[in-house]
Amino acid sequence: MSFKKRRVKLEDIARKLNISIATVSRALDKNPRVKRSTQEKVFITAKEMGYMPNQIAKSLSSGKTHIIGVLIPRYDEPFFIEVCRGIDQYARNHNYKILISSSRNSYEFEKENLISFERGLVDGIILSPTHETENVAHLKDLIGKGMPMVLFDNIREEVSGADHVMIDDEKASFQAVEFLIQKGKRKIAFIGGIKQKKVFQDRFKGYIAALDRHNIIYDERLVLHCNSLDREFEDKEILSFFKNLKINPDAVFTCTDNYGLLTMKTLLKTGKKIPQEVAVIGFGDLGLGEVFVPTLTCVSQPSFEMGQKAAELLIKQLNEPEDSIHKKTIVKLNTQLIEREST
Amino acid sequence: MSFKKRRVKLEDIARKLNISIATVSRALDKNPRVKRSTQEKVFITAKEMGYMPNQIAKSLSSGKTHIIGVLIPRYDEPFFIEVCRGIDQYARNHNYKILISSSRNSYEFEKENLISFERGLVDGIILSPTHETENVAHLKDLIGKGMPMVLFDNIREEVSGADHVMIDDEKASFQAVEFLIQKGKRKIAFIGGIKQKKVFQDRFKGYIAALDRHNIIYDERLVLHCNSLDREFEDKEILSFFKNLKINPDAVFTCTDNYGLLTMKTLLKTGKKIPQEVAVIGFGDLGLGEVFVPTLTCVSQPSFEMGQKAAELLIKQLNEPEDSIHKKTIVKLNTQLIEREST
DNA sequence: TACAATAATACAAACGTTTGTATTATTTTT
DNA sequence: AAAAATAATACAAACGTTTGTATTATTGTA
Repeated sequence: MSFKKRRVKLEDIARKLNISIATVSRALDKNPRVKRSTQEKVFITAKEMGYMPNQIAKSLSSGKTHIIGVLIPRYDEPFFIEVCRGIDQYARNHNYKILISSSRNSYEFEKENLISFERGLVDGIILSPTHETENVAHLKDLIGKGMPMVLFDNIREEVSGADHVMIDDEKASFQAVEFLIQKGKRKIAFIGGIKQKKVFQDRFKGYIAALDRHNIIYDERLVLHCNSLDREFEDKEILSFFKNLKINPDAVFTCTDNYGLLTMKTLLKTGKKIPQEVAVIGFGDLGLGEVFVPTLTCVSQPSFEMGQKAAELLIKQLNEPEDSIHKKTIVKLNTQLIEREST
Repeated sequence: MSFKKRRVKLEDIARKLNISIATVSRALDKNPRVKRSTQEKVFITAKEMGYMPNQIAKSLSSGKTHIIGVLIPRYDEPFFIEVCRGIDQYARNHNYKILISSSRNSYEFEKENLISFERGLVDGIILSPTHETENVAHLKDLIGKGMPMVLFDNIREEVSGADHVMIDDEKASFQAVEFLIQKGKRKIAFIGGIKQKKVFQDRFKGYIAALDRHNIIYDERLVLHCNSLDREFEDKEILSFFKNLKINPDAVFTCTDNYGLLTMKTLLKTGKKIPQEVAVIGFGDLGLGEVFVPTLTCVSQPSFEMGQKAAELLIKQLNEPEDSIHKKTIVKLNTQLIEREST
């Protein structure tokens, strides 16, 4: 039943119409070099015969695949999916497809994936480095070979030749913490993520800066840097942090929405009233916060827009003439504090 | 700075070593036809010169891209992402990449995407039909042209020539509802999704069947089929359903975890005790249910495994000799009821 | 040492396009 | 009506591999 039918190719159309392959090719491109009437004949015959251009052959010939490689640290993080949606939307509208790979939080896998991208399947790369990625030599190397690249999210170090899309994590967290302070909170706990991640470092800096600015003494005991890469363990880490906490915080600033929810959950279990006794702020804003009771106030990160912007910058690079000198752009998108019931 | 450097190709290696391209190609393949010492020379030189095989050329020559096309109705549905993760894992381990596209819940976009897949970029397709997809002619057509295909999730109609991966939605929902009945519940509400989706139809059937079996009279007023395709509106639909509900249900069976959470949220707001006054069961089990207070009992759908299985079946098809008759397989994976605090 | 058998390599076509240049057909000009 | 200009098309190389067949080099055998 399923004999793979030989695909119709330009040659078949050419033979049928008794013209050359080149003319068929140009006719389908509506190239004015071919007579109007010939173009029409070709179109009709192509349709009749069910012609489908061979993308691979086109790519080999043109040197362009019209595929954007996207490399994210993990799939099961709504933030990355949202960014991918943004990339996809922009890319689709500009006739590109996206090929997503996950580096599974591993520097080795990141390199491995890049090597596979280097085999010519993608025209350019959008990448969020893993927390393990301390050295960006592999990125610079690839860029040096002429691979267009845009980085987003967890950028530890500027990579010359690549565009960057980010938010001002420090400022966003500063604002969130200051907001709590203005609400009269003084004992503000901080729940961060793995210390190696630049974004978490910056959010921590913002926390410290806000305390500083308002002359609140930093209390180490109120701080937790979650080490878990796995949802399952985050749960336990946060639970045990609050269980062992000797001080009663009157607010908690958390670096992800999920931390925020887990925090609220833990606090509610110990009978705390939110927000009267403890206020909570999360970070991200991907729908999770609205489901919970009480709803979670959080820093809204423009994930979708980050994706769109990244795609825009990459495609701009792809359209630059090859010998032009690429001027690196750094885009910082704005965050927004969304007030909900938890504060 | 970013002059695109000409890539090293087989020809360059061949010239340098004064041997033929064919020999270089075979040497890199470790083909025993080439002398051991030559192989070694080639490997060393290839490495020295920084050779990277051109995937596109390989694909054109071999007719295989080693890319699997994945078409899902939407990205912002954790279920589909989880399936994609499963596909990706299996595919990666078998040296395939995946190219994900979204049909954005539209039959037209589904067809459009398939056409673009037909251009030879993918070796096979894994697809979940949209709710709009009433007619599967486009699928049959593509299969008829020799495109290997595996369907999952929302399969309205068997498509000959494609493998199918699904769960027994009717049975799963039957069991969930029966579980509620056995807990002494009698006024069980049903919150479903868009009626056009096969999975929701089946879950509704299971609900009815369970009521029937236990001689509970079906009450239409207790049933809501959500029509929203957007998260934002689901919220309002469910809220207004319960607001206008004249009867007090003692349990609610919902067709997705999100519906389950929204239901709990709504009920809690009206002062109901969960599970004492109303029990709630969701469907899916993708982490959401565990965050909420109380945690949500739900039908656990093996999403990741569905993806793995789909990939396995597709890759099996890809490895079949082209002229062999493909025997269609239908895989039904098991669901499991996960008891949590909401029942 | 000649001859076959086998090992190692080279040649060339193929995959399905695109595109620069050469050729042929048509129209315009004189 | 012939030459020139232009329009339409054909030819062939290129993109970077793979792979069947032909060729050459190296063994082993008598």
